[in-house]
Amino acid sequence: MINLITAPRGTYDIMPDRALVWQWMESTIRQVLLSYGYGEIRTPIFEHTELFQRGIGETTDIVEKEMYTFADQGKRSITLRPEGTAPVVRAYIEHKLYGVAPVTKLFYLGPMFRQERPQAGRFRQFHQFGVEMIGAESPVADAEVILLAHDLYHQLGLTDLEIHLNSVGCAQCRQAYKTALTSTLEAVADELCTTCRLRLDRNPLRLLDCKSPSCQAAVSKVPPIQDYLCPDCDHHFKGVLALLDQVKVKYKLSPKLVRGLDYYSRTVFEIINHDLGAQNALCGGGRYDGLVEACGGPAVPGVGFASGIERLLTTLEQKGKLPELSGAPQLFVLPLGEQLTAVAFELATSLRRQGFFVELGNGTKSLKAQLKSAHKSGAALTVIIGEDEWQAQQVTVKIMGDGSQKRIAAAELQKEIASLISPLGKKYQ
RNA sequence: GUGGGCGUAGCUCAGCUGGUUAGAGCGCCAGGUUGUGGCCCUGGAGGUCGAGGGUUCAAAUCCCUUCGUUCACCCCA
Repeated sequence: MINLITAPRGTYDIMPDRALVWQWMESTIRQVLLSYGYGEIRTPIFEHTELFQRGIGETTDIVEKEMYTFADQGKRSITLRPEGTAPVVRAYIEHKLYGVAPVTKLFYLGPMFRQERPQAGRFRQFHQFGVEMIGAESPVADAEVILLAHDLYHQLGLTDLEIHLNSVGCAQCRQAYKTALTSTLEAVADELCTTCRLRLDRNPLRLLDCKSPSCQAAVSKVPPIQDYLCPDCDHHFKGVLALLDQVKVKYKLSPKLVRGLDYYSRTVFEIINHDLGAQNALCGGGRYDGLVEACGGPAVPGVGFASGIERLLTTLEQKGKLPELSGAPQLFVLPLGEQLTAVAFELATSLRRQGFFVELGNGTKSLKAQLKSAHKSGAALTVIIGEDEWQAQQVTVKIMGDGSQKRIAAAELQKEIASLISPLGKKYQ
């Protein structure tokens, strides 16, 4: 074995059994989001690099060190999408959706790419679904988006997750808070960790959720951001909380939750599963009132979230909420001897055209070996075509569950099968 | 990018302080039944012990390097 080529670091193959779970997951998500009035949008997997630089923010970790960026043959700088919001906003502007309706509700689902060191719950190619409600300013929109995430998880059977909430204010009040942070913390700059010292003038808000004890101690001297919210932002945030209270959804206020993307304003939130390991956020999102304008569109507000599908699957698995899914055929057609292979092939084809899921046995193998395959395949019924019965234009139908079987005329087979099972697929000619 | 754990059969793993042809369970294939699966029994195939180098009479075992993987930090879904 020389130079075995494996899937690149941080990527993985979804094998057939697992793909069943993904299909279920994706269709469940789509169904719920459609029922909440969101339309699916499928944007390209790659975009012009500038979109993310402008949209996510030059000083974010994603843009600084995590993007898969390359020059295409026309020397354009291209980046595999690291997140979904910026592309959706780009498409929203490009298709002038702001002129179609005051509020646009979109969702996406697909792979994202970030060049980080993999660990539990983190991959280089991972999958997210997310919703974006663009054009709505009211706290109702924030609450609705949070509720959507909450209800979707609930529908999947996840009822004990924590919602963490905060407001990071608008550009004005955030600036006031940043100034307060910087002036207080500069005095104790030597107590901060090296990255936080850099953050001090680059992105002081990020100091808040640093885990280093000394940084935590320093930060605790600064009053929470709530104290700096302007009246409008304060009112907005309280409005969101009141709506959540009204529908009796529990949340935790996390004054230190700031999130890493530059575009957030006012409401930010995360939904956490503590059993997930270090990367425990199932979804994260918030309001991004300045983003559409920053990307070259009109000054319309927006709110949304992104949810990690791998983490969702892990959580469902942990809590035993994944459904039992089977890719098993319904019927196993078993030719006894090579000379009957063509007959079996014809029968299998005809049954498939009626919508049955059919597996065909290998006629060169013994009955015993083929029955073993049939058993392993999970088929409910096995149709045995052997010399004896075929000479009399008969076949044997065996019910795998209890082992019972009977010989019937080949002409009666369709009727016999129909009396036992119904096709899982569609009939076609 | 930094730090720790782990790389032995398809899978999960044993293999003590270096010592003959490297093992188990499961899985796979075949047989026990000239045409009957699941349970049982018997047999078989399958490993250059991640790779490279070093120490030694002798290395899966000790040392170095490297690659992969995993967990954590940073950050995030």
